[in-house]
Amino acid sequence: MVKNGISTAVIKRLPRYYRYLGELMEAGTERISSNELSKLMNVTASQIRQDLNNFGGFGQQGYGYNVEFLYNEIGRLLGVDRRHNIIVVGSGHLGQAIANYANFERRGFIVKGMFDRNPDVIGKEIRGIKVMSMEEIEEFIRINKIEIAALTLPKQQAAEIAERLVGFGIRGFWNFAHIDLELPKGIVVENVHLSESLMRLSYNLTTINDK
Amino acid sequence: MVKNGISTAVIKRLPRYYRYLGELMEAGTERISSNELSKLMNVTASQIRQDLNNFGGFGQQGYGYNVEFLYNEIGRLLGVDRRHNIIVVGSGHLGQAIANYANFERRGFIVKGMFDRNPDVIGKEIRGIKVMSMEEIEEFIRINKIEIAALTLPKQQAAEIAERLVGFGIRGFWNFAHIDLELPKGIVVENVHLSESLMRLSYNLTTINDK
DNA sequence: TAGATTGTTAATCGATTAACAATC
DNA sequence: TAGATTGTTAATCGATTAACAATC
Repeated sequence: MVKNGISTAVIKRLPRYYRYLGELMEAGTERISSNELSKLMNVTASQIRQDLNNFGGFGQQGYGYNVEFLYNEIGRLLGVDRRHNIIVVGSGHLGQAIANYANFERRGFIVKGMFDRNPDVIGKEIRGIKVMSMEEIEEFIRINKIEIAALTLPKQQAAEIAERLVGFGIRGFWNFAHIDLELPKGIVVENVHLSESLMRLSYNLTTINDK
Repeated sequence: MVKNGISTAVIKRLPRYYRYLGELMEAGTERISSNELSKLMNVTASQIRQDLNNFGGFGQQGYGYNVEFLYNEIGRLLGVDRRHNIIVVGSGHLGQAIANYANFERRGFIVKGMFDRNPDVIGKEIRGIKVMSMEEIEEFIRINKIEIAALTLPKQQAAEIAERLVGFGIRGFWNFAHIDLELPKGIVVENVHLSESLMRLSYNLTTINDK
């Protein structure tokens, strides 16, 4: 893999740039300077220019950045110009919420199927997406060219199932289970640990309180 | 406020320490050295000692750290020894998923009420929690001593409603809307931007691909 | 051409790691 | 007391900010 030296700090900021540029585009703004954007986003203009120049010179001296061009370039970097087929593994409330969130589709993230081990939910349909049994998962991944698995299941099951899914060809995990997945090199894991997020909020509330 | 110089990098790691210590405790481990913990968690022992010493000397030379003691101390720092009353504002699928996630309660985060502007969901009950109309929110916050609002509503509404909620006394926001809330100093915002998380996953899949 | 603003190098700041004296 | 391991200072590394020459 290239893993071309781009720091995670930069990558973390990319989606936010993308969001602001999208909004600027909707507002009809044609061009923007790093200075204007910096005021909008509450970061330094220097950081914006440094960040963008990790990927190439997207701007033009004396002019700034073309909003639509930059939006599309960042979109390409983020892979939202491609289609990503997703399965949701664990069809409880959180899994269903994700399947229901149609907005992801606009960015090319398509939930193709859902899975659960609980017979009570198997057969159910969420926004036209069927919940299937875990036995059907291997074939489904192959036939539907699934790339990403959203893991919305109890942490007790997450590790074992993730390993099996790697065997079935899944290369990206959107992990909502409260566990650090240990998977082979080359497998990408993006964690969403809601309980940790809530604790950080609580920490900040607590310390601000101790004014 | 004190905002006592503890860097956000350290605070981000606290919940993870807490999780590992909880697991060690469940496994019956009584004490652990920074070196053992570092292997478990895949960080340096140096970092663990530095992090913990931001808050005081929790260990003992020659012995290491008492697992239960450290667990409780970090828990206290994170505010999970206290009760936090929460309302969920926006009772769509994501809001319902959060209300349904009983695990938060074990950490003292209690969802007391849910709100929505859509008459179709008002009156519904999620795990015994009633969905109320937006008109009832001010009084509810006061009577139930609500501290945190989870914002699980469309971004178009989030900014305006957050501002109103600040007026009603909410000091912490768990923000799931894709927007950067601009709120007065002293108000704590913890963002969960799922679409940004998904894009980072996609970015990493894309670049690893370009091997 | 003059003005604006980038791309990029250099300086600063902060966070991580290493080292070791203190101490249980 | 000897061994282990912390707490903490010092060294290194990386990320952010500042400055400015290049260039549109």
